[in-house]
Amino acid sequence: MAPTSLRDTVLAAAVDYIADNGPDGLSFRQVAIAAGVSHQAPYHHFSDRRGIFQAIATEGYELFTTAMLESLAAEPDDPTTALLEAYVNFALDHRGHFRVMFRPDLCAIADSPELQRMADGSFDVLVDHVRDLLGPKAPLKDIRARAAAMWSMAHGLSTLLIDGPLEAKIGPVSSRRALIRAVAEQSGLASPKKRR
Amino acid sequence: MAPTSLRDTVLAAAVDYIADNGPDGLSFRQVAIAAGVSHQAPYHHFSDRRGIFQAIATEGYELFTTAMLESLAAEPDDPTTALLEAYVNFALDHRGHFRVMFRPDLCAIADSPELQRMADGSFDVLVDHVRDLLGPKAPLKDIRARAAAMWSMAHGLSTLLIDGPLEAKIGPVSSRRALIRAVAEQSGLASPKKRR
DNA sequence: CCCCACCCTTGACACCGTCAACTTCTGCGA
DNA sequence: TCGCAGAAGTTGACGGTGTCAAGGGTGGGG
Repeated sequence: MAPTSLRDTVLAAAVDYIADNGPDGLSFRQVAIAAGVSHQAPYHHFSDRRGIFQAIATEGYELFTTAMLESLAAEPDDPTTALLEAYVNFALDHRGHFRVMFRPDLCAIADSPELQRMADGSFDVLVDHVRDLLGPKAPLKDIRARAAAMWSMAHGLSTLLIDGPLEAKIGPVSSRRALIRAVAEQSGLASPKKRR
Repeated sequence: MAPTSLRDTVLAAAVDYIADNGPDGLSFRQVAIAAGVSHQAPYHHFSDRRGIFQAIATEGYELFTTAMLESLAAEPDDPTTALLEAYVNFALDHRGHFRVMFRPDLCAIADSPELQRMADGSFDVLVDHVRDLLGPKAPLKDIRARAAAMWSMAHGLSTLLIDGPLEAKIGPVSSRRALIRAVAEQSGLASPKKRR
């Protein structure tokens, strides 16, 4: 109905497929005929298979950055937990994008300057927050370690939830929000402001 | 030289390939002819492509469990950090196995009882440690959250290091050991015994 | 009217996973 | 010793996939 270009149609179909089935089975041809065009039509919009993944990742990082920024604005009391929650929520609600964004073999971030810029932007949100939290004169070493810790926690929780093993072992997660908050509490990452 | 069976040859070749190039480009036929046999020979040892991945994952979980247990025995003073380090070290030193173990779409853990059992065994090492750490009468909720936090941290750090983005953003990691310890310190996960 | 740029189609090629049938080897009971 | 069953490996074929090459049709500017 909407005057979506073939490019947008293909992209949306690919994201949907990846969210359900993972990126690996994605078939260029299948997506094309699903969009009602010949198997070669998408090649006019993407250089090759990798081009589709790069486009998805670029779109993903854009959504990702705004989601994190919004979470910081919405919950200034405990920004660390807010960021953590935004990260996991994005991963679970945009699996199609997330699954591609962190697969360098698929999207070859270094090959696309635009994609590289988008990815850097997302990461800067995290580092800026850590710098803010530890104060301007904190040693760089601590900032890097803290950023790595937060990123690892958020990324690990996201991937373990998406791929399933965490819920399989630890039992069904009734409330995503409660789990994230409990994890932030059990690790020492929750921001001190809110500590009781 | 060694009297390795075709099965072992194929498995080793596949693990090597995956460590370098990721699991997705792995070609059944290529591995076969690299082993000097016809493209159909491996089918006598693995039901299909997924069978190879299941075998790799099973082997991986076995190595993984013993690595974690050994780390606990070697460093009883700070078992949490020891476990974290063992996790990350295993991931980086056995990328071929690690990349497959946490890809349910590849190895379909639920379809292989043996694999399922191995995976459960690995996870039990973690949960037993947390139960030990928090004491026998800690609420189940806390145990679950703590285990999820530790697992997420270790898994996130591992995947971010393997896939590259962490080092790309945070600078080259001179000492893996130092990074892991700094991260454990910055989060609150390091065991209290060693806290100064 | 012609021409060209753009979007798309058709056709071909090599490679892949897998099914099926064939050959070769090996061990073992009669 | 013979015979044979089963495992191990080979060859051939089929449909599906990514990608290269060439062709078609269409609309707008000279």
